[in-house]
Amino acid sequence: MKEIESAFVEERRNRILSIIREKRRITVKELGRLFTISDVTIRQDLNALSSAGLIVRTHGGALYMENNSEELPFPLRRQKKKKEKETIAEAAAEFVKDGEVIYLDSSSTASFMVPYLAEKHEITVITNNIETAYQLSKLPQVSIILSGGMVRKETFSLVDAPLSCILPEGNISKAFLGAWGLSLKEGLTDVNLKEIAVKRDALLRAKRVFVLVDSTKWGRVSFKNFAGFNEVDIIITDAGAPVDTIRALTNRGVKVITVKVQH
Amino acid sequence: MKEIESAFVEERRNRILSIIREKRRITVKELGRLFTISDVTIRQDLNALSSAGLIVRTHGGALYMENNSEELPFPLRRQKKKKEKETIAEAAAEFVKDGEVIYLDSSSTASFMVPYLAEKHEITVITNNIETAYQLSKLPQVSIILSGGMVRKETFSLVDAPLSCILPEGNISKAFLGAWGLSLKEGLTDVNLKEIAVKRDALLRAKRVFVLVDSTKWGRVSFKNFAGFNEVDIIITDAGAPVDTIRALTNRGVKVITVKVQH
DNA sequence: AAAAGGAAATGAAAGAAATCGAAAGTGCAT
DNA sequence: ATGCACTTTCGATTTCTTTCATTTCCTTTT
Repeated sequence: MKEIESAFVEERRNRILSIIREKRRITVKELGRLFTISDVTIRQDLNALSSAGLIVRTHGGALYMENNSEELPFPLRRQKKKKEKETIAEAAAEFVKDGEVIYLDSSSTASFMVPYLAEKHEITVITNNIETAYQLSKLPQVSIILSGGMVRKETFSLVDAPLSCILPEGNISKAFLGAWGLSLKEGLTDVNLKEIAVKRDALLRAKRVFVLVDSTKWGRVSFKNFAGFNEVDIIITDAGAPVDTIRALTNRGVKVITVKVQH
Repeated sequence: MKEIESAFVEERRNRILSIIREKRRITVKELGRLFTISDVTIRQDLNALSSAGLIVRTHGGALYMENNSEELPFPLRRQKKKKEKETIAEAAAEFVKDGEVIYLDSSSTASFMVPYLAEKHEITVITNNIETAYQLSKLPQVSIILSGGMVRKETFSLVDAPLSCILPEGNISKAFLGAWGLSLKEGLTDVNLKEIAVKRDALLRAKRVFVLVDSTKWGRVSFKNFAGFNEVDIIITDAGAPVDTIRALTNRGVKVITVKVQH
């Protein structure tokens, strides 16, 4: 850690706060050396931060205040096939190029893409999922657009509002959509009518459409179709998807990518 | 950095603002040299910018905040005058009747209304704040509509999308808005232009407009006005608001409610 | 468990820098 | 010239940091 030249009180306290946030603990002595400043002054700083409720004061130093974590506690959903979904998401994220505008729908597989977007630069992500937007907000170089609408409390997704409000048409370069079921005959299907409306909205505006489905989705049919295969560019799935269906799709001009999952 | 010749006050202050925005920090001395002007004048400039909420004043200089997510994130903003804000919010919640459609803006005071909405029945809440929407989602009998738009990471609020998209016009019965400053001359003012646009949008659609401001907001003026008092129905504040200003507002037909805070 | 030793915290005071308030000065436009 | 807005001067006050003496807290020893 290098020395830090003299600065305003507020600056120094902000610095101290982020050091503590990072290292979880710090001593007065360390800080004194770091800022080349007297211990008494450091103590004043720590006391100020402590009485603002930002850190916990201890003898000789301070600790990061845990409870103060500004995390929104989204309920943990037990994820089936989590490893597969993560691998699919990772493969999907490879298609995202710097500067692009992409759409992530409210499916769990698409939301797993978030961590893999951390290295991209200047991308814009449009989504209708509140949790996805929240997770994305931790990535500084990502602009986020959340579609508006009625909140579906079960999934924290937004429905009942047309995307057209939020953005001019056709400027999504890639849309990443999940599906409840995928079958040759019925195409892509999903359960909730309102979610379907949003999916279609995104799909129609996207230049390229990616469908992310783990192998359990193959051959299943749900309530309502939301897209035919002619509207899809690339399907990403894991090994376990039926080979003959994949071949049939390839013949129809859909690219199918099968990822291998490490166990 | 080259010298800058004499200019109008406004020009100079704009210059100062953009310098600070670029360098993130500046000292009075530096600015004094730069403009070949006395330190006292520079201090006046900095104080003006600071009381408009555009910079943060420190001893010996100033810092730029806002974009820097470190500074006053939503959770910390909520801690200031928490008790007052809660009491104001409680009083505001009394005005919400079963079955109504209300709007809560992205102010911390409005977000404190959430717990007090738990006993209402069949209400619909529209908001542009992600955290408020999240807290509301725990209340089963509340329908939530989140405005869409670009996510402002500092405040978890949504901007840049017209409310008209999400909902047919004029059907908000009551809007509850915060403000950065309130003064007789300048009306209601706030710092961020995009937030202001959203506030105005809500205000114009609401049948009745409530403004929630703790006593520290009185007499302050920020960058831009978002409403005149003729557009406001009720102001709710805590004891500590200047009595003569309250009287003047009452004469202008604005109802001002002052809550008492238990300590 | 009590006492000693040392590190850390506190309070008071002092010095330097920055700030504030009020009065005086400047320059521009009428 | 007069008024007005802005700037400066100057002394009083405040803020920040440090020093030093004293007290408190923690650890180790007995």
